Amino acid sequence: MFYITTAIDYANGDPHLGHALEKIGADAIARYHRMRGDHVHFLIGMDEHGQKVAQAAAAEGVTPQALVDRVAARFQAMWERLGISNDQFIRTTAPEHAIGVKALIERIFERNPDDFYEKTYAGWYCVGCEAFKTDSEIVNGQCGLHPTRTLEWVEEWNWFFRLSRYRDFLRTHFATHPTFLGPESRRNEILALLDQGLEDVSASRSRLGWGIPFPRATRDGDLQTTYVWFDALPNYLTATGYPDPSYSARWPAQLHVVGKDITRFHCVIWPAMLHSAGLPLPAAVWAHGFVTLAGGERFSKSAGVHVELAEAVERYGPDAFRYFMLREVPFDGDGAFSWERFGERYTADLANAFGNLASRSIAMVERYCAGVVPAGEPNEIDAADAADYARYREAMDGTRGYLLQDALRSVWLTVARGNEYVDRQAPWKLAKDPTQRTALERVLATLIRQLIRQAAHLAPVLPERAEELWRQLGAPGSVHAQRFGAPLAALDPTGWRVIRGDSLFPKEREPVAPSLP
RNA sequence: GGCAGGGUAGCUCAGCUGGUUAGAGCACGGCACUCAUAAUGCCGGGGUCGCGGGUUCGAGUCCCGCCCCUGCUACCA
Repeated sequence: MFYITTAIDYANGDPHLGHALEKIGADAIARYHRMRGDHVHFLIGMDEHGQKVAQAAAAEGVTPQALVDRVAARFQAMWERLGISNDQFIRTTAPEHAIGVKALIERIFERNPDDFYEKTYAGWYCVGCEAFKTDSEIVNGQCGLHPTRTLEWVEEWNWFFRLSRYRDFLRTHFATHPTFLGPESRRNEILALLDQGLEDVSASRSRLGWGIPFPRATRDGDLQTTYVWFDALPNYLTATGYPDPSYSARWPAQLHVVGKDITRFHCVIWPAMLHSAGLPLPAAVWAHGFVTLAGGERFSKSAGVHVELAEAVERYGPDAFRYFMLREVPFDGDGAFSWERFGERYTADLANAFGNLASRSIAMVERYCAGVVPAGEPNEIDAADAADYARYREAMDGTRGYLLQDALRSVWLTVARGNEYVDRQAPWKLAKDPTQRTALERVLATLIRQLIRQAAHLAPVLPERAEELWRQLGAPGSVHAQRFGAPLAALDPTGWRVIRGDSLFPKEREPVAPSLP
């Protein structure tokens, strides 16, 4: 079981490039594992509680539930358009989630009763935001969002979780599980944090209305609302059906794909919660970077900055967008989005290099072999490609980190090899000489074998276009049903009937006027 | 402020434990070819390797100082 998750998105706006990057990256990993033969369960979803949602709903004059229903529908529509292959979509407002959260908290109360205790939480409270503010949110002693209001020093009686107790456990876990968190830079940051020591965190809030009731009243009889850590993070667990015993069939998760800004929550608070409850920890957390703009403005989950995601997706289609995001934004760091770059990548990589290689190869099989793929034995081209695919594999399976951009780079090395091979062999010349018939067939068979592998290895990133190429190659079944390794290596296209179709990545269409640099 | 990581061709970056004329892709220029989405292949122009010292026969690659950028430095999801 390969259980992979993305962070759940906060329901206070429309999906943007940052949301999309994370889903696309995780989707590629999930699809890759399916094609390895793993039993994959891919979870994404929404975080729908909290003050900001409640306020946004109030501002619109709708109920919070109505608001999040609408937002969730928009997100789901976008993920569908992008070909995200999630098996499940969890929403924290779902009744089953509340049941799971309550069960998790109760389990901690039972196993480690000392881990929950009551204490006063104190901080600067902004009446306008109806929320506590951190130092970074306070500008000149005022709330950045409500500069005219005065911040009040407010204290409230809350449930706390004894996170501090888990420092040594976490340090040991990081030491004994070197691949628990990647990339390396994020791991080092968390190790530094653990060296500093940990403070306990709030588990409930009294002034928060929109959320899951904390299962136990405080000593003065106050039934509070579960604070974010114990509401949002457990979604990965509650999605398995927890506390139904069947949850153990899926838990623990193999991989949490999250943004670098929430690494700490996933690598410190979440593991501590699980350990306190006596539940196994996820195998790994991968913290990806952000999509930036030329000006350096960044997209994070709730930064509120928007590029027209829909426009970017429709410019060259969902698959091209998926490719651009994963190729241009290194999955272990930040990368910039620009229309110019997008255009260059589309033309150079997708249309000219890959699309055209497919086009010219299929056209020659049709022209010189009546559309039937001739026989041919694997040769030095296959061997060279195999070395590139070995690197592809390492990038996709996380062996040295989920460097998806390197996986794509590797595939494109095989594409370049194919184009070079065609020019060197010049099949159009061989075709003019009947005595060169065997050589011609060998060349064309080699090209088709290359395309088979390219289609398969690109299927996780270009699910729809790879399938279309598969169809044009006259290959049986679906490209997504292929299995990496021996089965793919043994696949012989001899006798397939190619079906020349439209260009995989057409260039003629005139781009819409860009709205961004 | 502290800790960490960076500043290499127009752009994005590779350059391992110091060693012949500093590399790749894209972009740009020329040539070749015609199967192909005027695509592809080949060749080429282009870099004070952030700045200043130092060690060394020799430094992008080590040491010191400085400048600049980014991340982290916990209760916003």
